[in-house]
Amino acid sequence: MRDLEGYFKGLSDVTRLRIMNLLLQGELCVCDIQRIVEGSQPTVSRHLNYLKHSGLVLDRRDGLRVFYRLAKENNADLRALHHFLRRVFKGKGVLENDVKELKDAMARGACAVPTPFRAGKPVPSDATASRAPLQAS
Amino acid sequence: MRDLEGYFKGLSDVTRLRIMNLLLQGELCVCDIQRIVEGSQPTVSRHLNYLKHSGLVLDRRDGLRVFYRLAKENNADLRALHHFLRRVFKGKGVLENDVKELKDAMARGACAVPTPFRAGKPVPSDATASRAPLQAS
DNA sequence: ATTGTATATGCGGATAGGCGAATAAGGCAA
DNA sequence: TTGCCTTATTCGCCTATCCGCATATACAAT
Repeated sequence: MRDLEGYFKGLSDVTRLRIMNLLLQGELCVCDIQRIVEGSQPTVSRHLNYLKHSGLVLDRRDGLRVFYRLAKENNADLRALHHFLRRVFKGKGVLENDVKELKDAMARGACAVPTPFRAGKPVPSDATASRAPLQAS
Repeated sequence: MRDLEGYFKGLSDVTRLRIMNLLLQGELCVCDIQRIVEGSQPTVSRHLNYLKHSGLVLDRRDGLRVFYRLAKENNADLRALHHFLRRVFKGKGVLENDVKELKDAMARGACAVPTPFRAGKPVPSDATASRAPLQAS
């Protein structure tokens, strides 16, 4: 009940909706999210913090990076919510474009980790160029 | 997208969630809603107005009373939302108790109109005692 | 320790939301 | 008209969000 209210507050912002849409694709690091939603770094960080305190996402640190993922573990409401979000996010131009940009970034070597997150380093194949995570090789 | 943000803002309050839960049962007049959520009359009115401007509910006046109902007409997102709400509202003590109180009130002759709202007077069988809509006969 | 990168937090101002108290407005009935 | 009932709106106050800017923290590498 209070949980629900919190979830909805968390979703009451376009930027956070875009972030949730991205996280439905899998775990992502802050820098990749920021690059796609094009907000200032503090703004994105605060939105992520808001989502975290709403109980919608979880985070973990790996070295310099912090990775965010949906908090779906053993919670029926959250699973229903994800199902609903996947449904209503369909056909929303901005959101679908964000996913497209994300896929492009991943293909070019973003620092994100594929869906069922693996424990290792988040850096892709050619790990030497670690300065700008999204630079093409 | 903006619509979605508005829907979620509309749902970001416990009182409004309770109202939405009641309206899932069918069209209701303000006085019945107020009696159940136990807020002040201005507070309930403002929440209803907020829901209306979020695009979540519609209203119509019938004499002294104003009736509110869910705005589901030809909108796929709203239909998905209602489905989701029905799902997550299940098992929430406060909400289920509200519905119980609503059904009791209807049985005692509330001013509400059954689900697919009929056009006639909202007053139940014994229309003479119209002072306090929820008084038992 | 120092430097550099990634992320978080503090502060200030602007805007929005929430509630109580009082008042206004819409509508029926005598 | 007057009076009454139901609902909406205004006002004032307080709290919560949102953002930009600056600064702090966490970590890695040298």
